[in-house]
Amino acid sequence: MYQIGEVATLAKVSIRLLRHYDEIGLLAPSGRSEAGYRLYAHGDLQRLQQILFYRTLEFPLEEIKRLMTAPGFDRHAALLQQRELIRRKAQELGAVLDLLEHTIAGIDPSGQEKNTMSTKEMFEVFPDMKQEYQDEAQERWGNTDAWKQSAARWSKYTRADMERMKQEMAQVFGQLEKVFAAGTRPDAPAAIAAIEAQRLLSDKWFYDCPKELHVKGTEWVARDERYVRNIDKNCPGLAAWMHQAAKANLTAG
Amino acid sequence: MYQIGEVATLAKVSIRLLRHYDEIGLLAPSGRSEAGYRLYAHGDLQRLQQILFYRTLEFPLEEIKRLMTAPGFDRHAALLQQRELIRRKAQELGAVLDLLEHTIAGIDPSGQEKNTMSTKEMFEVFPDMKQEYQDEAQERWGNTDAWKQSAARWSKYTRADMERMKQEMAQVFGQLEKVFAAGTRPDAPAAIAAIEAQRLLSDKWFYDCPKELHVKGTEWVARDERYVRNIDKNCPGLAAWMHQAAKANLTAG
DNA sequence: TTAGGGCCTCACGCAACGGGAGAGTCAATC
DNA sequence: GATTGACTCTCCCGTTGCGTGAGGCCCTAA
Repeated sequence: MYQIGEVATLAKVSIRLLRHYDEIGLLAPSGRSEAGYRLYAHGDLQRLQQILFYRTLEFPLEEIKRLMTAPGFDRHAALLQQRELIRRKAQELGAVLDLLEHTIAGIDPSGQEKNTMSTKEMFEVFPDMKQEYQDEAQERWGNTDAWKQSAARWSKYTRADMERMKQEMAQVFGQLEKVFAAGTRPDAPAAIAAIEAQRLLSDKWFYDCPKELHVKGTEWVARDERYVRNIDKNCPGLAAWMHQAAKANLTAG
Repeated sequence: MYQIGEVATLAKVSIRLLRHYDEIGLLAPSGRSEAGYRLYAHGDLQRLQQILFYRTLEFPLEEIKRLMTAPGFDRHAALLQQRELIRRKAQELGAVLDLLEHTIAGIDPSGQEKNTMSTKEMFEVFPDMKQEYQDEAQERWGNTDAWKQSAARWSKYTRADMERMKQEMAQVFGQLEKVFAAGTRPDAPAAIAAIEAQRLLSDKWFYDCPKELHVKGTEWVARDERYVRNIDKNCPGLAAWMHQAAKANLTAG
């Protein structure tokens, strides 16, 4: 059991931060001394490490909390995902570097511009990732050989991961179909539970997907028609029902 | 002249951000339309680009403002420095990646830990190190005034950075020694190539160093006698030869 | 002339802490 | 046993960097 100060020096964060994380319920120390001192166990440190990884990726704390306290949270999968996201961030930095080089090349040391950059060029990298990814995805997925190209993004998962995903997906969708087939209304508790399970699973596997592929909240149905059609082919009407359920889930939460 | 919305889409930032930067006097548009619309000129876009580079580096806006409105502000130098800092950031990310790999390797896919990481290891990278490295630096540079002044600057390096630097330095100096030992004249192409490599590396690692420790261009020989003595201890005559080579490099370039 | 964008200025809100103030705790030392 | 100094606690206010309306003007196009 470590005191708060020890943890702070170990993890190179401030004591205030640790107290803050306790306050918001993100990282509650697993014990307290008689005097009320926070006492952190090894597991708490592991959790802190995870949190810091997420923070490096600029996830909002609230999101981190949601992810990590979700019933199906899988540390190994999370680490793989984080690795992938960090790789991508590194690439983005690389792009910024390229832009810098380009900019530097465009002026000489005296500060005079040799050849003016176009206004488009000037910002051709700053990663407002949201927009960028959406464009990229649109471009990517608008094409016929889209599936081929998608292989790249999936390549980060191992075969075992994929198996696990398929199984988990199958289970969740099986549950959804069952509830749907039973004629359950989309705002019934059973439906909401099922759709929430699906949402959690989506978050787990697709969190870093561009929105077009991203099944999240109520949005996805409108976004990815291919996905919707597939669902409806297997079970006509299910997609729309899921959409309703997701809405009900949102207003319920 | 661009309207605020155009600038926003170009630079992929929000309109609110632009207004905010105007409010705090960081980026005032160089004109207004009759109706009071903000009008941005090309120069404003350049300035915005710079600001965004700084923001990528997480400089506080107040600091960015201070830097950019300072009388001696040099765009070219700023870009070089930004490039260096971004490189460093990328390296830090690399260190995080290493830690992630290490962590992943320590557990198996089922989530069971194979071999527990030590608590120290667990955090051995998160933006970090001040203390550890300062000790090393103190040992190396002694308690000189120069060291005091440069302590802040060095505290920015991670331990991984230092490792990398040492390796790269060793390589470059190895090459220098080899060329020198072969009796090459300091104005020969091989010598110039070697000294240029050294200069580039210096720029990379010491760009924003105080001059006392700063190995740059031909300057360093006169500045840091300790450094020179060290070089000569390892390889008598090399320092002077490097000085010559650096001069030849300057006149050649 | 009316609708639909785009723009304006307040003005309040929020996340993620930083930084005290005031007070208890704990081990070592006088 | 009393004091000292380092460590901790709980409020609670402050700050940065915007997000997000509200309410209202500008401007073109139908």
